[in-house]
Amino acid sequence: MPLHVLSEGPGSQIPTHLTRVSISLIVPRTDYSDNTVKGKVVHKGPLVSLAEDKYILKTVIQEEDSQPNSSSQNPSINMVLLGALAKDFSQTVNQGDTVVATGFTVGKSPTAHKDLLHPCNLLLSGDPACLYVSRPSPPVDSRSPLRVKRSTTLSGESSRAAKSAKVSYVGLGELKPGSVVNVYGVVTFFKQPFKSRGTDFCTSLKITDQSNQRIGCTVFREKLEEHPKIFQIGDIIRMHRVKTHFFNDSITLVNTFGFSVVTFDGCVGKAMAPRPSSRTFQFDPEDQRTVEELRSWAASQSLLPPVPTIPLSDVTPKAYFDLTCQLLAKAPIDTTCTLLRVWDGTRCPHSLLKVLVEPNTTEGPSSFSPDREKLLANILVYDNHVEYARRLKPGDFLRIYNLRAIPGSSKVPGLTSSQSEQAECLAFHLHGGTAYGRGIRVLPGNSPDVQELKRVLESFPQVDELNDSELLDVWCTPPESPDAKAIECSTVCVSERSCSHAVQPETLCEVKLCAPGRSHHVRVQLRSYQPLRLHQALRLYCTRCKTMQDVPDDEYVSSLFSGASRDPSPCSPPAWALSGRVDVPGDAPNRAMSVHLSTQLLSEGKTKQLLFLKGSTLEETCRLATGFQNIVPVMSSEGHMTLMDLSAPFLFRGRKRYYGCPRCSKASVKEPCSEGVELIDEKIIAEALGVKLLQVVLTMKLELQDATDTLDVYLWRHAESFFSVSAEDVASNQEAQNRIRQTMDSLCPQGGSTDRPWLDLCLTSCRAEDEEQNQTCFQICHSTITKLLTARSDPQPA
DNA sequence: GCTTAGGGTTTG
Repeated sequence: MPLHVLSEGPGSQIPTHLTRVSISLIVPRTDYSDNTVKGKVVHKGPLVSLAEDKYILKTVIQEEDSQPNSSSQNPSINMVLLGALAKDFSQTVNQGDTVVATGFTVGKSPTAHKDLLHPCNLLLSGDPACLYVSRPSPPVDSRSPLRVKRSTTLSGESSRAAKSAKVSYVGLGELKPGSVVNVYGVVTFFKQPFKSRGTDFCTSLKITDQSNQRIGCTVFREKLEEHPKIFQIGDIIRMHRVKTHFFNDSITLVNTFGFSVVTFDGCVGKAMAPRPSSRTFQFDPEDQRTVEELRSWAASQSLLPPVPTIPLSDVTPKAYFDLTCQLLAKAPIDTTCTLLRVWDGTRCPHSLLKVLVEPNTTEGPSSFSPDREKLLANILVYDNHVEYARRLKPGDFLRIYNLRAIPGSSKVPGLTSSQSEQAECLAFHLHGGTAYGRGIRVLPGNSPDVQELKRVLESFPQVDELNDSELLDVWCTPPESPDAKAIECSTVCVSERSCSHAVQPETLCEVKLCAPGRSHHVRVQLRSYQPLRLHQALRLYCTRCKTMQDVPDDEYVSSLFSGASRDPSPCSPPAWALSGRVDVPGDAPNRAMSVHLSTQLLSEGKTKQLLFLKGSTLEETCRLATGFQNIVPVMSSEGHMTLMDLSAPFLFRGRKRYYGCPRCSKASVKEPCSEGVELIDEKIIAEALGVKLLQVVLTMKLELQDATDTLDVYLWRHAESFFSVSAEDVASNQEAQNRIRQTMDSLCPQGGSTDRPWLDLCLTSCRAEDEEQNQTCFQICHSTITKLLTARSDPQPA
């Protein structure tokens, strides 16, 4: 799945046997394996991660030099890249670059009615897919960091290619021991990579050429993807930098430093479609000629197996065969055996073994319709293949090599006796070991064999396979990235950023992939939020100990006050206080409130500025708070006057209530120093009382969404500027509460309306300290709601 | 770090 950055403009490294097809001429269900499409990247979508190592990226390319009379506008087409190619494209290609695509398939564009682009899209996936990229005008000496990085990690092959040295190949009949050579050959035997006793995987193969020498080769590579992609005997392989050894009276080849390998289909007339195992490789017309020569020579030698693989319908008992199929489900049987449930769209004429598995151990559907069940084959894979089977996913297209159809009742692990007595049924076994090339390979989704298989499978109704185009349809439904012109739904943006960073907008998917500690700009919609009850969004925060606590509800506070008001125990007021007693009319007998005033304030004529109040209920306190600027509720404790428990407000100022931090306060009733102070506020009182004042903060958790992902973010430190309202006002003022309520209703309409406005937000990320390991926490900052959309327009009188 | 494997007459 390579991506090539061309150094000398397009054309220099693109295989010459391919012919270019105009974008306007692309039609569905046609084989374009011998064609290229060329266009300028006019839109580059975000890299979307569907699963680990499974990427998808959508881009739009536009033909620049189409026929003048073909259309008034140059044709554009959606191009969908899957897998590693998507990731490479995301990192390497920029808008404005020109790309040549090869090895693509053509599908129906699910977004054609919305984006009004080409009715088809180009799908680039798997091995045949290849992109050649050229920059508008590459600066001579200023290589991008990426280029530099690439060139340092390139294999020997490509660094030589950069120096444009001609690669020479040695015929298999001319090999001398003890040299490093480049060779071409036709594969006559191969094993899929298997784990060696050393550190690497090992591919063992045998090749031949016109010399008729059979040369054994061994490839050691740590990574599976760097192994030769051999699908069947007869494939043509090109290896660079293999070392010749003498072993058992013949020359063998082993990879050495700078090794690279490319394979090709070995059939005359098939598409060239190189299958490289390195990120870059060179392929010129001479290579093409060599492959074609080997193909026709091999055909004359009948080196290709007459029938490469056989369908289930042609399986005969006792035979060993290769099967090309799709995996629908799998289940472990025991530690040495795994069941693969596969189909190839044909029905085996023999009755097939049924295998019972433990419930809930099946990956993929655990049962199928009776009609589908008739087409399924149960394959038992053993020993070393169990490990490989673990990597397989339902939906994968597989080739299973040297599969055995065992007739009769066979003992199968996990079977009940009644099943094992099934007479004359076939069981498919992939025996342990790698002899005879036994193994499993995942075939790339758009390899010709898989394309053929897909055509067969698609003719069946209710296909449960993982369907890329369905996936795309789902993925393409919401609008794409912020810069995409194709935002179809609401385009109203109701917020703006006030930060000073110049970071480019990113998708949520991209944001999630970033390490914490950065700022991000996103354009998103609000999917949901918590808490739905606004009063729960208000919390109390201590700037000293950094703890956050809920605002106690009225019922609780009320119970604290009533408890204290019923306490008849006397207390001696402090010496500085002027105390008085008020009987509460109409209440239970003996209940009285006591009020205490600061003598100093009294002397300054500020009588109404502060009142210490004992024995009042919450309701009475609130009522009195309208007449006094500050009311501090107090109670008796062991004969002394103390503040109430700090879980209750320690101060009432009008409608506002103030709380102290229970951890950081050392509270005691003291006379505030009011000298030179015009107005006594909560800070002066808190300080006098030794109370660490808690800050009312507004916190919400918002679930954001865009076309690529969803993301939970917190609104806290910048919540007040976000809503243009102070948390303190929200805590005490109905109007401020209404404002938030309306804002949230507008961003996230109740009843699940999808027409949600867009928000331009600035996010910062940090590593969460007390959460589970490695969690990143996102916070909205420097962002303000600028307009509200109300569904019901309230007519304003002129 | 420089080994690993070097087909093969086919278990369940």
